[in-house]
Amino acid sequence: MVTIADVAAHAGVGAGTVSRVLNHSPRVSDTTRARVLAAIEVLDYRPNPLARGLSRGRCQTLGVVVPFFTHASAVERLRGVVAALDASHYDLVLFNVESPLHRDEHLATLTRRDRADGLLIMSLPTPPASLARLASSGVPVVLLDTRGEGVPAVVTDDVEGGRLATRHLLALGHERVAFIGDDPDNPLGFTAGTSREQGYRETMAEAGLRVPAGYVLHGPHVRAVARRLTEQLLARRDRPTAVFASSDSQALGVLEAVRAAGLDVPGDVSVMGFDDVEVSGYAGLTTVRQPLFESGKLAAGLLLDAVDAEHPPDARTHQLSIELVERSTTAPPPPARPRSRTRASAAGRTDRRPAEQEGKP
Amino acid sequence: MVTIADVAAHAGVGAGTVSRVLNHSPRVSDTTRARVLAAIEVLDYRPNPLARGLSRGRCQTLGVVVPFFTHASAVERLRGVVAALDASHYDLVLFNVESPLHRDEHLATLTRRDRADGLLIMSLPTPPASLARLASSGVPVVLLDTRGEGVPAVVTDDVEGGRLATRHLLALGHERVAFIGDDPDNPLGFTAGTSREQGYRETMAEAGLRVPAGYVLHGPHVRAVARRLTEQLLARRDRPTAVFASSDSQALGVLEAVRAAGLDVPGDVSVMGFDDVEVSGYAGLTTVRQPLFESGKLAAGLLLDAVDAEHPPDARTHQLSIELVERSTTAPPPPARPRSRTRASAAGRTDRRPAEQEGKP
DNA sequence: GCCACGCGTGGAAGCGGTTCCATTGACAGC
DNA sequence: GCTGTCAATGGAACCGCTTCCACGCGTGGC
Repeated sequence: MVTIADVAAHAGVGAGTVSRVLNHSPRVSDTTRARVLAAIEVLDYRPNPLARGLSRGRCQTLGVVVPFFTHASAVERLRGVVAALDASHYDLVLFNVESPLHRDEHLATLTRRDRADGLLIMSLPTPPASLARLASSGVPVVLLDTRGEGVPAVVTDDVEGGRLATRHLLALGHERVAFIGDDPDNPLGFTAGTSREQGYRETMAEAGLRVPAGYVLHGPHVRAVARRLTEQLLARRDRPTAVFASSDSQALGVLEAVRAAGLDVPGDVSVMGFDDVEVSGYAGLTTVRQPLFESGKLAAGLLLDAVDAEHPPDARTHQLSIELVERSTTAPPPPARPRSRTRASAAGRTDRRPAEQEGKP
Repeated sequence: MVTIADVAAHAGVGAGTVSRVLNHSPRVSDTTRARVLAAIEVLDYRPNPLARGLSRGRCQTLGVVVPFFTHASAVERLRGVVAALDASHYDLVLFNVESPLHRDEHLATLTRRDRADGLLIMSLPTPPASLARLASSGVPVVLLDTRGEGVPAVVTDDVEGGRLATRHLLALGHERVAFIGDDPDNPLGFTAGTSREQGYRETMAEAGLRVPAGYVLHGPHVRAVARRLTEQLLARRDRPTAVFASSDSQALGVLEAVRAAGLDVPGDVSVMGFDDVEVSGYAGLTTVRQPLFESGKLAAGLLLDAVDAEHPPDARTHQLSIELVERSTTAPPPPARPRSRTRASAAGRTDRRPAEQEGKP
């Protein structure tokens, strides 16, 4: 293991000089610098990052706290982060979070520059207390897909996205629009689903449409769960003509359920997702696109700035634009239902509709 | 920043004693231990990992070298790795690799315990020279989805997988089976595609089936490319009745192309993938399942053993079982083609088959 | 010609742990 | 009662780097 002392000896200089060369200090003569660089070359010397970190009080590492398993979109965001960090000299340490315990554990140990020089917290609502501790510890933090008082963040306007999606369905003529989303009190406190639901509810209300009880269903962020929930919706007498799922993963579950029930998408039921993860293009899912990759890249860039700048970054919230991506899972609702009746006598008759299965054999 | 000296002072002991307590040395009396632990508690002391690492020559970090962007399967494997590491006290550092330069750069700096205590190299054929350097440097290495002389590895039998897939298609009655895979001389030297191709070729040969020129196409591991290549296949006079793609991503591209051409899957063309990534279940893709998550978990487990054991791990190659997952993209070939003729006079006539488009309107 | 000045440099003092070595004191064996 | 042993502990050295301080020496200004 060749150390700085070896290089110094080989070049006939002091260790301090070698260090200065390594750190591009201007206070080294050209001839000395050349000798040192030659010695480094010959000995194939590489500074020990641990020693350097100990000495300088920083460790050339950025931590990314991320619910890696929970959301498909996290991976795409992470890709953006990796892309941004590639050019930097920082290593990326991954802290996976699957439970509040997990989260608090990591956040507690990460309040120190010797663990990570900066922190990117992704999709994870962070307790204000933790955020405050981080702030006072001087470790720069950037939030991605979540917000916090006085901390820079890169976010999506989920409420607006929810509106966008719902408006699209209403514009197509749907009136019976159901929603499948995240539990508002899910363990990690993800809020995106709830915000999207809010956008949905607002838009429905604005249009003067009632959301029947049971039209909004919640469950863990998993395809299979969404599928099960959709089955409930499809079994209703006032079956929705459109389902807005709060994420693409869930929308895929909805698609499965609808098709398994022998119904046609979008002939009988329109389906909307949210995120535009890679699969969605393949599945032909109409969805609200949010720039996942770019959001990761941007957030990582902000963090790099903050870390290098030494001064606290401006705590602005950067909101990335969203857009509707219309593919092939949405269309006008099936024609001619005795809707006026349904509306008038909400819970009345037993009008079974046996012809429902015409979509596919 | 509270240091070990603060704790020692607070507990009225020497720094060495605190260190012994921290490291669970038995040579500390119970009363002293209690005092020290109390002081740690009161001061909320956390050892500086950098200092500890510098002192002990290790850093409680495992490096994962992975072509993060290139393969969808890498993410699933990474999930397995993360899961295995969750229980350990090691941090995970991600080294993304997208080019040979990238790879060599990382591999060169990682030959030291101060960078990572162990290395997991994923899907990345590693130059023997790099492997040798790593071995002599004493950093334990485990390979995942790639092999190397004298290094433990977790692999899939890709050749056998290729056979499995091809046999499945032949068993269904297909004779015109095409293959879409990776370029054998792709920049990073991925070999999985080539091995799968080998399995395909062997099986075809065993069955006495000729692989016409142009029936095997190569291109980057991307859906869009596979789609384009498939268009070539579909335009042929001797259009294949089945396409085996060397990965699910590529198979999805094949599916797109076939459907875009107005053909039915599996009515006109059967499609097989490889990997069984999460999407495939949704897409109903028949594929060869390899346990991606488990492979990551196993490899990470081996690495943890090796790192903790201090002795070089037995360099065994662990081969995980593969299995065929039959879904809805494979079926017997369309009936009644004048096949005997085709076989006999390979390049002869101009027999156009205008009835080809019967699959869908 | 002398003195400040400043550049280039060597070397020591940390950074915060671990570990080895020496010391102390209790206790057992003679 | 003295010595040998051993457990418990304090403290110094060290891990490899950065950085500060001090020093020597050339230079320019008076």
